[in-house]
Amino acid sequence: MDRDDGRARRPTISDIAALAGVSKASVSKSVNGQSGVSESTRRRVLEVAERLGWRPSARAVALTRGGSGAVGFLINRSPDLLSSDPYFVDLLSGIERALTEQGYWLLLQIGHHATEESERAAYADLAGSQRVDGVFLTETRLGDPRFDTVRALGLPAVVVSKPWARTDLPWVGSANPGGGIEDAVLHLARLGHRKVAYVTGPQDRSHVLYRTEAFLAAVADHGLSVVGMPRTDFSPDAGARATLELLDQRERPSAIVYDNDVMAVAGSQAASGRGLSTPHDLSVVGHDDISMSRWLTPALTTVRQDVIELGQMCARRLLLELGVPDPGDGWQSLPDPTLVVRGSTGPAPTS
Amino acid sequence: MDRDDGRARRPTISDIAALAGVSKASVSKSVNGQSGVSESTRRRVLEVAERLGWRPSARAVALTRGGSGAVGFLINRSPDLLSSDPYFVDLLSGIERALTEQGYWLLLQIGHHATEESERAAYADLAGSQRVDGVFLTETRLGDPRFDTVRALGLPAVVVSKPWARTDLPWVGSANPGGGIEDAVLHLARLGHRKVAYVTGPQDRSHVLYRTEAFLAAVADHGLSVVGMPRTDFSPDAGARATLELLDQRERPSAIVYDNDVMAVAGSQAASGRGLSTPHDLSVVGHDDISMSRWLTPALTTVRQDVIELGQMCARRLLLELGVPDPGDGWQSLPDPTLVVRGSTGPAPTS
DNA sequence: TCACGTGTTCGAAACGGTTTCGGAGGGAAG
DNA sequence: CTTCCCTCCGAAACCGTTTCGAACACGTGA
Repeated sequence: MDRDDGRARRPTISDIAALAGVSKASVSKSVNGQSGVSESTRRRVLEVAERLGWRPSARAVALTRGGSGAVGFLINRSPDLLSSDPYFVDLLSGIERALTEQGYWLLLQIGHHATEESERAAYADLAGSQRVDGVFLTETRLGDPRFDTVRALGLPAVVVSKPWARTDLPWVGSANPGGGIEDAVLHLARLGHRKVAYVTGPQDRSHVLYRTEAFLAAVADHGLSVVGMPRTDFSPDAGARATLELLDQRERPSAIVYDNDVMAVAGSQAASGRGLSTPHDLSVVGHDDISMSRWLTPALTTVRQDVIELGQMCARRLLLELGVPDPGDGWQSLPDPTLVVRGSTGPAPTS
Repeated sequence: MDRDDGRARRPTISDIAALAGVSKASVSKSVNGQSGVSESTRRRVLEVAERLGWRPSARAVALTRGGSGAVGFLINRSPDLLSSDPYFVDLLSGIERALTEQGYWLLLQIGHHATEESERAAYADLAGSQRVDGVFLTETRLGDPRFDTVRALGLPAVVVSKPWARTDLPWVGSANPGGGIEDAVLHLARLGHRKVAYVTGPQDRSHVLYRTEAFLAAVADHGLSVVGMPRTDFSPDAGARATLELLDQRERPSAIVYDNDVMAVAGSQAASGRGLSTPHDLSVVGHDDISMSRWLTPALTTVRQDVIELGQMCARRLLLELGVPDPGDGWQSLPDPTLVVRGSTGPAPTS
């Protein structure tokens, strides 16, 4: 039988059952590898299914089994801040790899939630309509309302990277998220720098808090002084602006640590507009190690973290939460971020 | 009634019906805004639904209505080539924006399909299980098997960017995908360059074919000569290698056009290792205009295209295909890519 | 008063699977 | 030849919604 638009009607389990001369129950058991059917019956059923190109409708399966086979990932960022940052793409890649291995799918939303209420509504919609079995929570903030949201919804969730606020939700990430920053400060101290600055982001983000904490602690440890810690929105323009402000201060830093590579490059460029060259007059450290970093002139000293691995671990952790028997090995320990030393850092200028 | 794990059982339409003292049918009509219920009944139902926090299960709705409310996007690239390229993130952002407006969701898979068969299986799985109502086809190739795949599956699809091969599938993109390359060659010709090269990608990609065609046509138009057209995998390392090979030739180019910005930067860096500085000894043109481009030293001359807009248009086109009445205005014409002139191109060296 | 629309409501049948449970059949043990 | 057990299979219930057709109440015009 054909539909009016000419496309053939999809076969259903009943068609397969009829053609194979068995009941729907037997077909179901056959394709799901359950016991209760003889090997010959199973073969016959599978052969018919293959011939007709039939596979169970995910919709019907989701309805009966109470699981959609998909998890959700809601990104709350404006597009221009997304594309300059390799973080999300790498995270997605890692997540996907682990999910695909287990036959799960990823429901993605890139949102631009102006208000917390709108963000909450997005999660409520996703969970309430039972479209996904669980979600990732990324870029957690201080007093993040999503912790309560997912709990209220009874929605399994995994936090990506160590959250600053205490929560009973499982999280996956390196134990010391500020490790790379510590290394960076140590590196600068050894190069003889005494006055340093840190160009960072909104002060309610968990990762910003951890890195700031690490920066301040390391600075204190090595007897350096902080001459500025401007906040930006992570955009290169903001990075350049912050750099110029730092350089116009009475106490000018001889080295600046940035919260991402793009700001570091923009900052370095802005400094050269003031006649300060990197690394001779100003040392610069980035964060993320984007693929271009080693091809710049000078190549960028930066902090690297294996975000793809992070994504994989998070996905496995979430699958575990969903009751997948063995989502893959190891989601326990992620190595701390490490410093990659290249040409953008050098000895402090002798004033 | 609670489940054994302590989480409250989700209310169903029956619960709402019982509490509101009406039938399931009336509840359904009430929440879907259909006629056939009195205003007072509708209010009562909605009030109860609100109080219990109930919303229809997307699973059950998908089963009865025959539409999942989601579309699929399968990306076939290795992760390291993804994160250096802003293209997919921007495309995703645009797609999401248009989808979210209409209440549709995006199912994403980042695959690493070694074989065409594996790629075909991914689409078959997605369509066969009826998880999505339609898909995007991106990075189409010459003789792309996916055209046949989606037709055989009866899966609505929209091609992202003009395909090289003829197909009856709808596509969305600029009419002249090589427009930016034409401009670039013209720009170089005016600067006095005579020997140029083009570092590009696998020769079966539609966009590579269009750009190559545009490059060759423009070069012929302006009487330049092509001294090399190496193929790469789009990675910075490959870009650097290709550059060195070009520079080691007997006929050395004075300007090189690259198929993306990362290769352009790597190429420029590689050239400086040979003692050739940009733009004095070698002019360099990139493609994509990543956000860092204008912050480099020298800033990168490159080709820009509004990929976010492209994504939005593609999504609207697909929604139209799915029968969404008015997915949003304008998906007809996307402007051609344009050249952004910055510091990495200059007058040809006088030999 | 009766027949007749009109608008509201409800019960029941899909939708396409999974799962439970009881029965049929066959072989081995007594 | 029973009896028992085990395997294989199918009927039926169920998941949570939409939709279809019938029933019902009510006001209206003849």
